[in-house]
Amino acid sequence: MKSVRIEREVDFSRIEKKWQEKWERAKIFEAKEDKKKEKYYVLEMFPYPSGSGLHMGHAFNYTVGDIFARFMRMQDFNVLYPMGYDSFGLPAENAAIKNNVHPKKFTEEAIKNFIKQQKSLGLSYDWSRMIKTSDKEYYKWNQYFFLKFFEKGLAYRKEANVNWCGKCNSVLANEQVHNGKCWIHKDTEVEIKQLKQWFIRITGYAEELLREIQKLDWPERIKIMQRNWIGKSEGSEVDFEIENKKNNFVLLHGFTGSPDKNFFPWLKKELENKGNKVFAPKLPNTNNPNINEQVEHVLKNVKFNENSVLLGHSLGSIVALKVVESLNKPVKKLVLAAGFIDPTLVSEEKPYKKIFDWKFDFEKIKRNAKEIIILRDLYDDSVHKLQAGRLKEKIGGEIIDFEAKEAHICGKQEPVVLNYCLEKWPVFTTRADTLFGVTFLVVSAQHPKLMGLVSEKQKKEVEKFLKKTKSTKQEEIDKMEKEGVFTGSYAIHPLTKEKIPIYAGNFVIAEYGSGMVMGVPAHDQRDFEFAKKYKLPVKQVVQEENKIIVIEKSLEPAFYKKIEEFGRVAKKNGLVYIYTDKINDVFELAKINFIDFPWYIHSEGNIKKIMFHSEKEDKIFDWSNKQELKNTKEYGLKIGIKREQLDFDEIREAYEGFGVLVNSQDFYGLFSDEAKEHIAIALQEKGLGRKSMQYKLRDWLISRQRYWGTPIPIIYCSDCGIVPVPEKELPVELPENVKFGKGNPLETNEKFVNVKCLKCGKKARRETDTMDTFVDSSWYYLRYLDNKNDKKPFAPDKAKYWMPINQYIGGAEHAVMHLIYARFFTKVLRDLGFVKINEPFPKLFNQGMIHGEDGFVMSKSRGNVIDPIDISSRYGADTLRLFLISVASPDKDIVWSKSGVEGSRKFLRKVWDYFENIKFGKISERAEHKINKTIKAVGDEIRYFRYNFAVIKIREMFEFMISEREISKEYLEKTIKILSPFCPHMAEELWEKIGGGGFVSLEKWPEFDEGKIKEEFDKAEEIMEKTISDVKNILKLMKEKQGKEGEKIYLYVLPQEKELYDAKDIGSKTGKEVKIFAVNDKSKYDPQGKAQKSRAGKPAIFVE
RNA sequence: GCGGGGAUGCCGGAGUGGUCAAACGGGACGCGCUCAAGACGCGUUAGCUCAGUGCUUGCCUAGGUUCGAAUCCUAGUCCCCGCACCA
Repeated sequence: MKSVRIEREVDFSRIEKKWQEKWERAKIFEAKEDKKKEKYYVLEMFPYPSGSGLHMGHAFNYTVGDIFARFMRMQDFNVLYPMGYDSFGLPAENAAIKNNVHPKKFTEEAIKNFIKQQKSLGLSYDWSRMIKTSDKEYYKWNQYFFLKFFEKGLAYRKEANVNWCGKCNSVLANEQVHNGKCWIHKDTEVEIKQLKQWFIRITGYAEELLREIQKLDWPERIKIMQRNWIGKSEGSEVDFEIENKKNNFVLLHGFTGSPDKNFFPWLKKELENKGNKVFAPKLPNTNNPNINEQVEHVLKNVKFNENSVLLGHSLGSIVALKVVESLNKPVKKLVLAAGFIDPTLVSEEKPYKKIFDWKFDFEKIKRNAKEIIILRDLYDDSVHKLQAGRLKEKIGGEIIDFEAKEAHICGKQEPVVLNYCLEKWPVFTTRADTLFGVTFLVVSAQHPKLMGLVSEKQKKEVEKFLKKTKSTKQEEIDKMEKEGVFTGSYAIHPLTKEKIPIYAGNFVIAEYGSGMVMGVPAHDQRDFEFAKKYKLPVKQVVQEENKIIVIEKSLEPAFYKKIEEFGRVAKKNGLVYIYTDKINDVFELAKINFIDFPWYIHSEGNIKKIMFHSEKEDKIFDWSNKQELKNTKEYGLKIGIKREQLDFDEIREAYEGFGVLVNSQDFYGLFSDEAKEHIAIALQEKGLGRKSMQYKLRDWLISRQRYWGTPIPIIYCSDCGIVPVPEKELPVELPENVKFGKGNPLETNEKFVNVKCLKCGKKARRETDTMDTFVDSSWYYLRYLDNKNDKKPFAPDKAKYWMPINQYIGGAEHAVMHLIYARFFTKVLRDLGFVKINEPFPKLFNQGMIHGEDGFVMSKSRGNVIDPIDISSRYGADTLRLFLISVASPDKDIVWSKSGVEGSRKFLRKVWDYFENIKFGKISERAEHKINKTIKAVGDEIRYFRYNFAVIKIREMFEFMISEREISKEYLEKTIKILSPFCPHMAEELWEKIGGGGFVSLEKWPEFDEGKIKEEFDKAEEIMEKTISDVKNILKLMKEKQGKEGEKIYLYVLPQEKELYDAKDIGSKTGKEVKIFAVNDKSKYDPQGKAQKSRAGKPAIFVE
């Protein structure tokens, strides 16, 4: 039959529009809670509605999600698939300034455009659940949550070094700084500013956030990024006592006491011996005290400054509190020994009940004492145990429990009191094994407490250094040689009691650990260079060992035992590490145990390889290689040199590896890992250290000095301090009438800023910072569940039904921002009782990035951007969808290709044409096989996001069907169904065309009939293909060699295989006349006797 | 520097011990259909050889394990991504 050439342009856009409207009118994608059905929540990361509309990355992301949602819907799940807009944010505000449009208007228009574009792609969202974070109905709940966080102490305000982007005109969270630059303005260096800002205490959840990563079904790289970001390190905290001659100690005795009683004389002497100034005034009327009189006495006789350390014992601690309260400058430290504060805990009989009025300005005390220590004797007989706790609630600080030498801390000597009077600085290290190698300490140049360490003599120099550091860009410091300056202070090594100089350095991070590091030049390269530069001593405490590495499997137990006599043996990753200085003995042993040298025994013997690790040249020698063996021997002789003395001429670098401890008192001879433990325990016993964890994760800075965001619901009153806006007054609305231009428009908006204090009614100021937009996106997935609720952020039972999100889909760019914040938020909401789940997104899929035809990431500046809407209006949304997912696996980056798009369109046209010329009838077994097999495969491919494979299989199926004469309606329906998640519009149209009824989108995924899948058909197909190709080859050769055109083709096949061959098919594909004979056919035509060549699966061929 | 991923034919990209000269798509080329095609159909697309066979080379490089390697091991080169003075 001659095919009719019809120039049909399929009107995709008409069809697509038609079905989009039908879907919308019938509301078929709206989801309701239905307890009888299993729910499935599919979600894509919602977009920031930029003015330029949808880009190809969006189209890709949503296509991936939509296919999944449609598939799961057809699998009979109750699918929730919503969409919304992350509509607060900087670009809208910047556009406002630039084009004089209000951000609200700008955003609303952008969203309208987005919705239109998304609808044109045929995405099956439940639009009734749409949310916009810039709606007050949404951000009200941001404020609500903020207040809940505030109540729980999870939101707090503090002054800190923060990252400031000049272009954003705002501070940024740590997560938003990439390589020292702003995440949005990649050309803008982030400055460090000291500002008072709001933080969210995400660090409190660091451990859980880290621990639960392993349970997540996420791409491995995202998990790794999160782990790195949280950055846990295990180590020890070591307390270094600071020998600071500037400290002024003020010791205040208690009721009936005096500076000559209890531990006071001893303490005074101890402190003075360390070079401190000590005042221990005798307080008036010791036996019948009047607090005010005592406080006055102290204030009159003692001068306080920022280096003052107050110690109050018993009633003296009340005096100390009162003194601190009345000062107008902060003091360094307040130590309260056996003190008390809560009148309800004081019994009636006690005489001091009426001594003073129990009223304190706790806030002021908190401000005036930079450090507070509360010492509590566990066996105190005169002060209630709970007192310390109550006190801590009021003024903060740290409670130290201990057993005093005498009850109520009255011993002649109280070492704990001395210990806590002294200034100490904890230093975090992961290498406690190198503690004895510390020859200097370095404190961060940015550390707020730095100047307290600087001596008068060094002041000038330190200031000069700080000035220089401040004027240098962070980026340069990173590359520069590390610099520092001596502070003039010394610390006391906790174990050796040596004096150790303290430097200020430009490379130490103030916020990590305690902001001070120990310098171990022998075992840390950076410290080594620092020491070299400033001529500081180098002390080796870890000695590298020789080690032999053997594959574990190769060792016989007996041999293993013997090796242990030569040194320490450790197993790791299937290898045995033998640490020994008796290399040659091990060699000998190996010789004795294995008749031949081990390196000769590869395959037959037990030892496959013995490798030797050389200290001199970091190289592993393979003994199975004869040439290597020779080298090994040479190197073998050189080992065993002990490096006792080190000087800079000899060594070029630090030894950072592990080994055996030397020069380390009792810890000599321990291996690094053991030594870490032992040293930590030893320190702990002496109260000089402890094992500890450190996280890189910092608290989340949420303040933004911008207008277009959620106002932080806080008021500042000069009398009441921080006053949270009560829940019933929410939302704190963003005023619309504001002036844009310089800085934050909220600040200049008098109406917004000036309020009455909600507590005292006096004049107060409203917080003008808004929240980071990542707050908005941290819980938006919950608002979809109940987007019209005006009483609650969402109903808990709805959250219970829908959460967690079964499948989350988005790009990798949010690995450590949105994804970590949202996880954190969910955990807090769980602890606040809003949800019952631990993780919002147990399954995450990352789609790849789209590159332009030039291979680079699509970007305006490169000019390689392709607008998805352009493509869908020209080729159809189905074509675009099909192309995007057929290039490669959706998790891979893909390269845009115009011809690829055309290829996809071509295929759809083919399918369309097939349906135009369809003939209903009986289906062949082969077709049943093919279609069933495809249904089976496509389902699995979608489940595992191998959409590209699904497409290949669908294509193959249709290619096959086209060659079929007729097909049953039942099977035809099945094929449309499996096409529908990918190309929903066309599927609906075809469905209608064949009279399917209703929407194919709501049909159930077809079952496949395993019984109809018969692999013989695939085999037959293969044989046919091969035969045809053979025939063609012969025809070609005949023409070339003999100059003859073959006319007739005769195939001789085995009788049992005759069924597999289809003469017509071969005929049509070769354009020749074909005859098939069974080899045992007596009447066959076979002039050349070819038939005897016939074999199974391979017919003999004769052409003439 | 640390951590992760990758390198496959003209291109995009499958494949992770034999069924692999390597899916699928695109491109190019040839043939057919045509007045003609950018439309459709068929085929070719490492080289040699050839009545459908056989051989060689081949999946970044160099070695190795194995009866057998694109696939496993060792070393190296290059590319991409993330973090980066984290004590």
